[in-house]
Amino acid sequence: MAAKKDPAAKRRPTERDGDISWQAQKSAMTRDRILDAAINCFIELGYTNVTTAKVAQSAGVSRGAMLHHFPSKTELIQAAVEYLHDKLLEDYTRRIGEIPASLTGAARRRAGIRAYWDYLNGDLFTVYNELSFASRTDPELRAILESSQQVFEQHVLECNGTLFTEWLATGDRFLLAMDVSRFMMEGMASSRLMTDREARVERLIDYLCDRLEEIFKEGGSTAIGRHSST
Amino acid sequence: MAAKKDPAAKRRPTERDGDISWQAQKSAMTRDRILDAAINCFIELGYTNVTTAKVAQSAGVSRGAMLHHFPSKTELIQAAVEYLHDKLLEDYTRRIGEIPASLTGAARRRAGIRAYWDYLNGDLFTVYNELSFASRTDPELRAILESSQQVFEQHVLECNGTLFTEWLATGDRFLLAMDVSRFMMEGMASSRLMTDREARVERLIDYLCDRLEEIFKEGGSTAIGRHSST
DNA sequence: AATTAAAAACCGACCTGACTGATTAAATCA
DNA sequence: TGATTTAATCAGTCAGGTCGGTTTTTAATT
Repeated sequence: MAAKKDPAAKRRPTERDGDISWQAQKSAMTRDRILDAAINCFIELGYTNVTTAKVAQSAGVSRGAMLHHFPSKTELIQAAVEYLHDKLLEDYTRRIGEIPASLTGAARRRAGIRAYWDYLNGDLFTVYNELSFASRTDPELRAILESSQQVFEQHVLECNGTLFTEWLATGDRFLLAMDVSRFMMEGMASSRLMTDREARVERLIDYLCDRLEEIFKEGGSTAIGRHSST
Repeated sequence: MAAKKDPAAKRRPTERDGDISWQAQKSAMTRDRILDAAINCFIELGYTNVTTAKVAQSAGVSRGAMLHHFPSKTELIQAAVEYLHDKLLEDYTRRIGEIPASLTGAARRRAGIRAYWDYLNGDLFTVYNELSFASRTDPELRAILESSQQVFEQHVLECNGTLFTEWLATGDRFLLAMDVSRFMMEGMASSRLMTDREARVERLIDYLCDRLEEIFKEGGSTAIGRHSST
């Protein structure tokens, strides 16, 4: 649970490691250790149950040491949320990037859907979702999230655009497909305590994939033309 | 904000009001006042920011009085969640019930989707959603919600069944349609801070309604048969 | 019907425990 | 040595829960 003292993280780096002083490196390391610990606490305890003491303990530093790096809890949370945001982007990009290039067409799209589903069920997204809910009654948190929200949405759009170039060209349909996929899967991911979850999810993913293929099949279904604003 | 003392709620009833003693009535009234106040606090402050003092103040009761009715915060929360559960059921049933009988066929189904959308955007569901998230790291809350979850799902199923009898007969397709609608709309409802929300929602609801009609059009699309397990 | 005692509902001061933020001393590195 | 990082401790705040006492309702008794 609490990685008390990770010796590897505390090893002494070379005297002159690229013009950065040993102190600065050490400082940056403990800073990252604290932020990692904060994310971990978010996962294990939930956002509202996180205290500065628990984060410090989990990071293996004293509260005083932490207060040196983050003078107040608010600043710690802010830094942790930005850190989480970066990790989320990286997580999503990595999952998409791991789709083998050999997959093409419908199989590739399906793999993308599956990757997104796995991403949604990961700890990082769970925490992010929790933060989103908490932000409803927490103006400070809301301000942080709103800015990162747009950056993230934009990044996902670009990420998907480079992956599915054949879809990007369809413009409006591309956005519809993204929205349908996103909300349906996010809805499923949020409902963690439904009965017979696995079977229903598999079935819905099948259904979703079929709909996506349908959307991009030009003139496929009579009902689709209506939803293209062009 | 805080309905300090609602005189109407404190009026003295007739001496013998249906074999229930005045004391019991008074007790039940303040109990309900407290529970209403608790729900209100959930809405205004968020689950995690609710304190017993705030609930008592909002209900216009002293802390001591509240402790008399609910000896601990846990018991208060339990009662409030059950109370919320009842109100949710009533809210949903009412919204569906308000659909004019003159509407039939696709128009009726569309009205049902719209009613569900309004329901999802109401305060009550927002609070329920928040509780669901909080329950991830709160075993007590989780236990309460898990039991009410099943009751609720079952009730919605029956409610929709009586409304859309022509769908119920289709068995498996009915469940698919319910899941697709539910998760897609819940996903949309959860994403409160997306850009250009209204337009995207309208479009997705249009799309969803078309898909539902398609699902129940026997042999409509080639892709649907796969998802019927019969 | 009036009196009175018991019970229920209600009130608010107090206690405990946890969390945050500040201050001081010690240890470590330049 | 001087400066920076870490450790330990303290005070202030606020939460939930306890407890003695007060008022209101009920029931028993005369």
